[in-house]
Amino acid sequence: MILSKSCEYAIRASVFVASKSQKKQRVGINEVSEAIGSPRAFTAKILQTLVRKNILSSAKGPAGGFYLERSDSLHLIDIVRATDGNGLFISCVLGLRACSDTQPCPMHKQVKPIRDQLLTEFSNKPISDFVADLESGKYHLK
Amino acid sequence: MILSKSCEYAIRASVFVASKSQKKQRVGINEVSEAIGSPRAFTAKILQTLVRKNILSSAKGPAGGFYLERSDSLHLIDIVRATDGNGLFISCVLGLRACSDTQPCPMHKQVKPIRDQLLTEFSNKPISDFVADLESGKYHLK
DNA sequence: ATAATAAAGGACAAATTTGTCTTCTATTAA
DNA sequence: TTAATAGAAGACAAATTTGTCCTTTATTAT
Repeated sequence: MILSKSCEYAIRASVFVASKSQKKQRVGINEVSEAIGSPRAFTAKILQTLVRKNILSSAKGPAGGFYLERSDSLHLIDIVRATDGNGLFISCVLGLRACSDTQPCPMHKQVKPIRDQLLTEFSNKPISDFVADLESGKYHLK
Repeated sequence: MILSKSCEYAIRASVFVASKSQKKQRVGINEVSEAIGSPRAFTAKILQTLVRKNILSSAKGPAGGFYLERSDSLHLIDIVRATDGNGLFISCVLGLRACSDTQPCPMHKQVKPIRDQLLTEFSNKPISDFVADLESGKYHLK
């Protein structure tokens, strides 16, 4: 697994919220967890942190729910960083603290471009792309 | 983190054992954990599983310890597979079970070559390379 | 045979991740 | 202003990963 379970849920939930947001709709946590096939309460926690980190927005009360304001600027990398942090892109494969460009472990040279590529792909992937593919039925969220 | 802590320890321990094995020496668990800066008992468990999976060999009793027989054929990928399994190279980024080449998630096309590249680098990296770099002082195991 | 050595194995414990449940707070509408 | 709705927040629990400790088993040398 490249990403944590929390991060997978976070991405799928955000895509679903983004999709509904395009149609000016807010979605409740029940609808979200049902749509992406994830545990309801756990997903609520994850969305909570996404809201706290300004990835998503939410409103309480009737006609409330989750929605997306920054739908253009939001990219996959934002969600990954918010839930899993930056470790995937920087921490040494062997777990050596000293490892760096100037003091590389024996895998550093080989792994760095791969990680950079992953970072690039994640950075260049807008959530709107996920929404488009979802709505044209190219894949399902669970 | 790309690899689990167990896997990081497994790699570093194997490199240390391989290094000593080249000099026809066996090493005890104390020496190993001291050399790589890992918890002794936990490392013992990890080496146990590596022995069970025929990555390393071991001998009990005085003058016993861990050693490496297949030092030429052993590659990084073998240790990664033995401890973390194959998930890093196959499981969907979004955690979708349906995801595959024929039914790809929106990141599949982008991530696949990256994972394949990682697999290739891991597969083409013999442990003897780690040993060589270690002995020429290019890096340290903790 | 016996003692010493060192890995194997099992039970247990801490930490982290994943997941649940209940109560609190804010918002809306009647 | 009250009732209903829905997210926020906190305490708790299960599962997994990481880590410890103690006993057993195998080997070697005396």
